[in-house]
Amino acid sequence: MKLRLATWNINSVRLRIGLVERFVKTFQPDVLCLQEIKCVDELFPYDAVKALGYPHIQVKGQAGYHGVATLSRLPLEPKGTENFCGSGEARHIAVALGGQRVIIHNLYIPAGGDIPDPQLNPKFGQKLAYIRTLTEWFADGGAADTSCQHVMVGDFNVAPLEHDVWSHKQLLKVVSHTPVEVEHLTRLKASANWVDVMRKYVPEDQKLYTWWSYRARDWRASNKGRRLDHIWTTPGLEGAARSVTVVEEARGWEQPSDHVPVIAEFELN
DNA sequence: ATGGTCGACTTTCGA
Repeated sequence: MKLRLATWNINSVRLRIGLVERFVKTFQPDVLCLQEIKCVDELFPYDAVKALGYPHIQVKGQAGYHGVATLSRLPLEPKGTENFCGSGEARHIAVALGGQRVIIHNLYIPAGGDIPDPQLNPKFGQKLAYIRTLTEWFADGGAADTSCQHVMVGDFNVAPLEHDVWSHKQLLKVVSHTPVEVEHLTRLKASANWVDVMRKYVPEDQKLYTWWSYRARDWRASNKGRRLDHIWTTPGLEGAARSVTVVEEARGWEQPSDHVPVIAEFELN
């Protein structure tokens, strides 16, 4: 079966439910992982999402901040939400695809504040600690069940490669592209031999972005983007990947999120 | 020119 899996930091699902509708009607994902829904579970627009053809919904919400939701046309088995680092923040949901030995992790890694120094900025320390905890969790069993393959998608808030940012040199001291964050993400990637599916389809020497700041006067003209959103799989699924699409046009939709959707297609046995 | 713009339990904080 073909699986079209999408991830999108929506930056308020209630404000942008109309953009979710536009996206799913045009791009027809089977599973859509949203981050930064910015509402408690009770305020999630379940009825609107069901009406779009996604009756299987897992939500981990939080008042005002963060929050993730996984929407599906296909039956899902909830696999729980991990409270990595004990912060109590809503940043992770795992689901299993019904009838498939595939687990999908929807993640929103902390942004980390403005100053890239854990001493001066506790949020940066929290970000690094969160990635370390994830790394240990996957290495210790989170993805160790070899009877299942895993997909990890979401807003990782790190642009690891030189061409994941508009200027490697100018962003070396900017949170999201500092060497210490890249080292942390590299160790996370090694925790289950994760495959960076987006970069299977777009060579590492080509620029690739999923986020453009709201602060630019003209995001398209300045094009100072970063690849903060990712789709990773365990090695058993690498051969199942068929395509990756970054829906850059969504950044130009009316009242957009600052992130755009990323879609990966898989052919599952 | 160290700015700029978003969204939320909005006059502040996180991104």
